[in-house]
Amino acid sequence: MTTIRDVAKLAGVAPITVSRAINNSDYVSIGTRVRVEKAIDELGYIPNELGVSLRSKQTMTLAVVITDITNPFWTTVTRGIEDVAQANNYSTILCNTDESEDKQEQYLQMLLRRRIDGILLVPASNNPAPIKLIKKQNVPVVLMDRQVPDVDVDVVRSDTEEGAYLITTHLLSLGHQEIAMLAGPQSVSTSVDRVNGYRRALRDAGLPKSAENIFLGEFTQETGYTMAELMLVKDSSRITALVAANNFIAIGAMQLLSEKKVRVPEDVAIVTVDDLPPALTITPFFTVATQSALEMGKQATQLLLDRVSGKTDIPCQEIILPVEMIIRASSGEKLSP
Amino acid sequence: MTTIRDVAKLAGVAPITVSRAINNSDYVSIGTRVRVEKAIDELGYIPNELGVSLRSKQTMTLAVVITDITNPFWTTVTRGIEDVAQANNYSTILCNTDESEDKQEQYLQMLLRRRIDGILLVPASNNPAPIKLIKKQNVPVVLMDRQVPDVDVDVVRSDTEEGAYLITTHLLSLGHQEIAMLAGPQSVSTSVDRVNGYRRALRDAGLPKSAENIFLGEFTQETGYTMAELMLVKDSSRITALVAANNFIAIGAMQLLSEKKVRVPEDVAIVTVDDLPPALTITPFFTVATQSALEMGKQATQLLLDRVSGKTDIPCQEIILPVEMIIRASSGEKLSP
DNA sequence: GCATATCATGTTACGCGTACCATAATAGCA
DNA sequence: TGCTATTATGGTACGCGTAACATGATATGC
Repeated sequence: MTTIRDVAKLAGVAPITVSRAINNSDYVSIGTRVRVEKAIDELGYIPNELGVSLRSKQTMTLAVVITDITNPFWTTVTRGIEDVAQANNYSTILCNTDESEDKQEQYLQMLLRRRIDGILLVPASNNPAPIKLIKKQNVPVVLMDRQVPDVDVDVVRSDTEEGAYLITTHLLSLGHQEIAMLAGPQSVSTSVDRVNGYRRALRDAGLPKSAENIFLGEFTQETGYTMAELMLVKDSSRITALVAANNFIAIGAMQLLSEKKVRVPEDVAIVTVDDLPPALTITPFFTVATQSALEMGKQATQLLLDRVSGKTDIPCQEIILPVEMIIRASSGEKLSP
Repeated sequence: MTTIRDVAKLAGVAPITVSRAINNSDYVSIGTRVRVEKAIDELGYIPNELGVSLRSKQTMTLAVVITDITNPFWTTVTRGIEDVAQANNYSTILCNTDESEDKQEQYLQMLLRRRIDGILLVPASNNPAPIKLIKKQNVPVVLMDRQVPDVDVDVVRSDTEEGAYLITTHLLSLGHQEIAMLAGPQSVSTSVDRVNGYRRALRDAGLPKSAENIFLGEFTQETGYTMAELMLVKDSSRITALVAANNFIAIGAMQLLSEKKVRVPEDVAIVTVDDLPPALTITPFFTVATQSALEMGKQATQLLLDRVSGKTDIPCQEIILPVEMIIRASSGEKLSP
């Protein structure tokens, strides 16, 4: 592999002169510049960023740590991140934790060793230790989507409690009284928030606490399926609608209902938080509370870049993005009284 | 940021001794080891990989350059890559080119500057120049999914020509005579292969060349929609089935047909290459020729790691993975004669 | 004609971890 | 007892690009 010294030798100049020619960082005569460029071409020289980073103490790289790369929601967030990062000459490293704390820990260690300039993190759990570790190393970090207790840190998230509230209220307004909630893990703040939004909606509708029907699972199609199964067994005669805590849970539940010949929305109405992107759905079907994934990625990255470029004095922020309800077929018509 | 020298000073030893204690690379007495570990803990020392990489001339990083991060097919390939890479202590950098040659060029430059150890590339076009550039830098590269002419390089791909042949033949066996092909860009080998498979099937069925109905677009839902629209305009009365070159095209076509009240499969049957993952579909509907995305990722990574670890003498390989046809509702029943 | 600004290039050293070589103490063995 | 092997630790230099400082040449200003 050729180095800047090889180029310098061939061009008959000092290495620093080559460096200046490449980076336009100082005066270089036209003649020298031409000779240097010729030498670079001839040798196929590509500068070694490792040397640059070691010296400059910055890698121009942001890390993106998400929990599920197969969920279109996260890939869209990633797009937003990439757009803003690229526009600011930063590259991104994408890491997928599969909601595993162990994997997250491993990735964070790796990222800190590589001296990435900042981290966009979707925490796999509500354990503050990993975030404290990052902060101890003075590496800027912005959480996305989920809060974590006991740590002062920037967060960009959606008003997911409100989202769950909106779609639950929508079901109530259609006349449903027995509404199940198929939730995600309770170690994740968004899941807790969505349960809370569901609860608040029931409370505001004057329903007693006993009206709550909450099932706890993961943010996956598999547990969506299982929870729907449990739901049918437990309260087959009564439940007329369900709130899914995310898109995968909704799909899993839908699969089970379809297998059991339970009609949606005639027998059981479904609403969910998180939409599916148009490229993956033939006809949008679910009534959803959508969040702008792209916007989440963009805002989080902008905030992170502010921190990276030294704005460490301003206190930690919590940016809460609005949600929007889109009413579609899955929630059905108004029930006859 | 603390360095190995800080740790050494605190532990009262030489930096190299700390290095040895960390890496277990040489003799270190128990007493010293304990003191070093205490110092590391106290200072929260995390080794700087940049120094290590600069010295060892390897970054333990593989680059993954894919063309569409929102397509589940590629995220699944990425999973396979990550599995194998991780098992071999390699990290991955994921780059998304959006099928753009420019973006690809930019990413490759960045990756080469970072001295990543190898590249898994889904080429955005059939231009051999970028691959030649990589090879000139002696960086191992394995192409995935797509071939590129005029360059000697390892490739792992599916037998996609056969896939298109199988599903087209399936349509023919159901009695269809007028079958359209909604293809991808002709600058991509898989797209060409799929058209060829379609053609071979028609030929083998004894149909004349005039029976071919080929529409060229992109691998996107948008152009799938547009091509289906063109198809209806052009041959509304005759075409009874269509072959989509990938899953997104199939979805786009399906959307158009559904809007135009054209029933699938009763009026027009649809088959496609590339399945959608179960987590994203409520009921699998499309008859497909599937390839194992996970397997593609794994095999490509294994091959790349072989090259990275010095197996450069064996000639370039082309690994062709088998495809499998899964018959579902979208292709419909046998036509009455 | 001399001081100062501008232009052009070079030397040295640094960032951080470790390969290589050197040193020294102890242990094992003939 | 003398000699080699094992254990333990350190010094120096290197990988690669560039910051900081230095030097010299030419141009500008008075």
